[in-house]
Amino acid sequence: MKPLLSQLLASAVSSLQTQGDLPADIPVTINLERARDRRHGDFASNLAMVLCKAAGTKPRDLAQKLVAALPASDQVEKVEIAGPGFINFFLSNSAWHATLGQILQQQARYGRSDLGAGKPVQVEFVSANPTGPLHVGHGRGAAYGASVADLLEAIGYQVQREYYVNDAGRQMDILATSVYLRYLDLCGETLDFPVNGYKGDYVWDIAASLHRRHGDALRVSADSLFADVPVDEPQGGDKEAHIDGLIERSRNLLGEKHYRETFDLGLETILGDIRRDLEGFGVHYDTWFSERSLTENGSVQRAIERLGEAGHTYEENGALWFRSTDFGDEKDRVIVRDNGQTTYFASDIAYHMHKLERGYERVIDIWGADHHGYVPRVKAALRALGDDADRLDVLLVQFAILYRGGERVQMSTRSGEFVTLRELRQEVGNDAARFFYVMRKCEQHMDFDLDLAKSESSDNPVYYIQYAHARVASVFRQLAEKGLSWDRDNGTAHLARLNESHEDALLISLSRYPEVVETAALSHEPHQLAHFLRDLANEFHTYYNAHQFLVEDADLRDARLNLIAATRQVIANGLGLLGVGAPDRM
RNA sequence: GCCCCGGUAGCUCAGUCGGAUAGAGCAACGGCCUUCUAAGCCGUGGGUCAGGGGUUCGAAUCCUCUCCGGGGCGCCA
Repeated sequence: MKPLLSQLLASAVSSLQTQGDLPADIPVTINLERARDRRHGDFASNLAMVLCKAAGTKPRDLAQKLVAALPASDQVEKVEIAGPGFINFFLSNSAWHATLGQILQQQARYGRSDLGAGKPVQVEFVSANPTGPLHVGHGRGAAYGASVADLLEAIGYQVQREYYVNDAGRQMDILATSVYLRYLDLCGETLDFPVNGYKGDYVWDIAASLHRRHGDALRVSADSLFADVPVDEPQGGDKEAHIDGLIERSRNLLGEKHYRETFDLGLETILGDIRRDLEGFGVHYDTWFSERSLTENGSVQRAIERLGEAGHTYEENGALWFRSTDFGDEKDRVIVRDNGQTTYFASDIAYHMHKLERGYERVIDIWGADHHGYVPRVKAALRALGDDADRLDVLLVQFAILYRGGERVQMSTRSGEFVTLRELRQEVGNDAARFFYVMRKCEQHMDFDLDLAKSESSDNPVYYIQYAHARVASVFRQLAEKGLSWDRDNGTAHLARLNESHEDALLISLSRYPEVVETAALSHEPHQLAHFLRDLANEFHTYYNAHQFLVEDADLRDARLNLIAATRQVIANGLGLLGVGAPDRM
């Protein structure tokens, strides 16, 4: 109904322009919003206050003229001018009743639109290094990214969900080496595990797989492996130099073939685990994009060459630098190290170049807030390549800080002391986890109280909303048990019987749903939908307590059943976009 | 030092493009099950929107400064 009112106002503006009451050449954007207070009608526009300067009249006088020029509509009962010059619209009952019909007819499609016109958009999210299981910090990015993607799809974009797999680079070498060290341990070697190695149990599991496959065939003596390697931190050395030395020795002693096998075994095992974890969380991807493929297919080299040809690189101290300061970055960045290796940043330039080449209207990256310093340099690279950096949106998700027993839980993948996403899902359930994660806007720090989420599930708003859904289902079960049935058309014919204030409130909320989906999608803020659903559930519970649905009067009963059936539909649709189930029983 | 995010009720947070009297949940207190699920509902109390200045018809919202909290600033990934 909002589009209709906008049209009416636009039409009024153009009549005034024709009459000469408004300059013809001014830009007019129709500003229309839901009135917060029912006494101000259903919708309010500040148009007269915005245009009064251009018109050279007082806001209220202009409002009068606008109202006089409004075309008639059977959806509008009356229009008032109030306060400093607001134009308030009061909608007719038939407007609300039409909404109800729409919901019952469109069902799962209600709230969806074709605003995005099928334009391709990519959402890349989570993209955690496959060096260990996903932890609860990744969970927020997963839940948020999945909902942003689903919302964009709901308003008509063609969405591609992508996970960027960091299957190259030093962290993966550290993983491979950690696996090999655990393997040697299983063979009976005695060794000091490096401070910087990955210590989680899953590393033992991968090492065991390797051992099952090869027995002791890949065994070397710990002494030969550690010989000439710089000492580790506890011995007064540098932990980075120590692990780098171990990587080098492992690679040499295993040989390229078996080193690669160990590396890939770790990668595939962990990535497989991550995939299953995300699937189980209701988070689905269209593509798993390999970082290594960018090197193998020459994209990294091509990106470096393109930057060079455009004159944006230079050599210094044996390294190749990208002059990112020319594009707004705070300092220049190395893209090829003095040892000839390309940096992670070089891969990222190639990756984003490649993304834009794939033709997306918009590319959305969802990163942890700790990567915020990375945004200017990636955008700088795109600009240097001659691409439109504005096609890239980077959304930064602040950390979820975990609390257990009132104490902050420290997380570190390498120490192996962390709460995995899987543990969280098992403890609080997918629904609560998905909902909890998107309840706050992404740039808000989040306190995730594990004890609360685990023990006091009734404190979690997701149950409140699901309960409303289940209650409607229960009413329909009771209806059947009483031998009655719902005549939807009869309900539609008697919607005028819905004249309780609770019914008005519910109708208004239901009609807001498409607007909520649209703004939540465009602003990438699923929490708006979460809050809307909570409010809607509240209105339903209030109604439920105040009035009986299964009344003797069949006309009234059917009308009320239309209303609550529509409520159930909207709750199910909204929860669906958040990846939360809508149970019929609780 | 520079950059990003935040500061709204005792706690956790909403507050749409600047809009009319700043809202929820939890916690506290008082009520409501013979009736469609009490995982619910109703009511009461609770505010210097961190602070100063500015922009304008109008500011929690925009600009600026200060204070406080979290995070980030590698030839790491």
